[in-house]
Amino acid sequence: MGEQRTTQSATIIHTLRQQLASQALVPGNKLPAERELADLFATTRITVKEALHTLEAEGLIYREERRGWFVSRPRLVYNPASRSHFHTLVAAQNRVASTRVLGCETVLAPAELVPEMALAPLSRLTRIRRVRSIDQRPVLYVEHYLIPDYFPAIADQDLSQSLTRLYEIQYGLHYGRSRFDICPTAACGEAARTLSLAEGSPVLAVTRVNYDQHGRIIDCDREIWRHDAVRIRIDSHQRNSGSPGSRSGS
Amino acid sequence: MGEQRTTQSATIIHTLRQQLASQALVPGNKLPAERELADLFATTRITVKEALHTLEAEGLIYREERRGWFVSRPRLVYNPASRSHFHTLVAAQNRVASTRVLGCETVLAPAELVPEMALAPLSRLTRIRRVRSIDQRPVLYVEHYLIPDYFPAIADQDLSQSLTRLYEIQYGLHYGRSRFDICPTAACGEAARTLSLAEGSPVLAVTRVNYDQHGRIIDCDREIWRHDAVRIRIDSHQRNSGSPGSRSGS
DNA sequence: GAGTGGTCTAGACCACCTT
DNA sequence: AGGTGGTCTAGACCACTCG
Repeated sequence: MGEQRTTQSATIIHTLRQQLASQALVPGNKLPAERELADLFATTRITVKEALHTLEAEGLIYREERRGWFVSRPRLVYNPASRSHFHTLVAAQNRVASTRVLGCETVLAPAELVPEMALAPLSRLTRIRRVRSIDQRPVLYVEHYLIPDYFPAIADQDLSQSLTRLYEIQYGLHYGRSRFDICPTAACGEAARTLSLAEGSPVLAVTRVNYDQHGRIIDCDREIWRHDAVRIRIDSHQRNSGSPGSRSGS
Repeated sequence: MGEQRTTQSATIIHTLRQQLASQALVPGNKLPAERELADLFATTRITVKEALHTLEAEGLIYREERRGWFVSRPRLVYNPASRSHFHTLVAAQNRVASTRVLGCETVLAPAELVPEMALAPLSRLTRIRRVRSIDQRPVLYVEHYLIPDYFPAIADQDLSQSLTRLYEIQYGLHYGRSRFDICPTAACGEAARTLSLAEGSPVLAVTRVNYDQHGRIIDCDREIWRHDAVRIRIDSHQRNSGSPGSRSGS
């Protein structure tokens, strides 16, 4: 009696998972229409959607608003602690990166950033908004908030390139330590639209406060990743507070 | 014309968000039943569910299977790179932690872990399964996979305590570096049941491979966190790989 | 204009939890 | 036993995308 009856949506999930595993459904390809799947499995669209949402949560498929469901490509492996350039990182994983600048403007510091960046209240920041794609698919929406004093006339620069490089070459600023924050949340507003996500879809928010070589806070990035497009991997050479034994051989 | 008509579910989301912000709905409390909300907003359960799912994705509310919807408590701030004890960490954030051991057994190494832990194929590992709660609510399901040779008779120990401490006191093993992997995915199987999540709910999977003070791999943790219960925060003192110019002046 | 997903209606029965 | 969410039916109209 503990026997759990198999639900229709579980059947759909199971079948699609097999098709995905067997490569019958190829990454990047579109799935049949919801109505078509409902016919195939002799059920209603709502039940089909239920199953698709589950596979979406797993990251096996993704949705583009009003365009349909697609098979996910492998996740980008990303280490926020290493300051590698996005294009370099993506290329190293045999994918093609592109960056589009959405805007660059001066704004009042968002309230949440005032303590994070140790700002005076009502400070002004330079905000750069960009969207980055892998294999033509937008996967990352980023807002950079820069301390204006350190970056005069940055709006006149080419902002589609690596900002890390721009900071170094144009402004002589090198990243030192950084502090970041990884939080699973939901897409909203411009981030949702840009990533072609429904309002409220799960995303991974990575907020990073960056220091320069002198230990000054120079900027803060707010990254919104499609939840199925990324995997974060960090190799921590344990800073063993106290014991100096980290380099002893086995 | 670009004017977006406000959907009913958007109205529900907006109203509930306000109630949550104003503390009219208190963390830990149960929301009204779906049917009741449907009446309140003069709509159907499906539309109400739609709205609730969005708030769930944001982490503002959560579901317990067949029990109802509840208001989320603040996220635990967690740094996987620092090996602090779970109970200590939780207490430091003014919450109450508890740990329950689900089992300890010898198993064949799961296929995914063979390369991760540099094992010989068909190796055996000691698996410990635990569930950890904050303020009585299960938020974390963990499987620890230990190299058996380093941990003789560990099944006879009290496994509800900090394993870090046990490793040190009983086995003389201290954590050195570790490598971890953070991946937004979906709950399944025992993890879903233990966390009282629906199969397919979004979770944050943190996989960590740990080395000891001699640089040997000693174990691997697979943590499944409720996506709304945690925020990861890492302070990276930048290990400047390669370029020796990191301390040069501007 | 045809097809797609987005949203919604108005119900229904079941499995499980709580009392 | 009564209430809850879990699942499902069989439709409908709308907004948007694409060819």
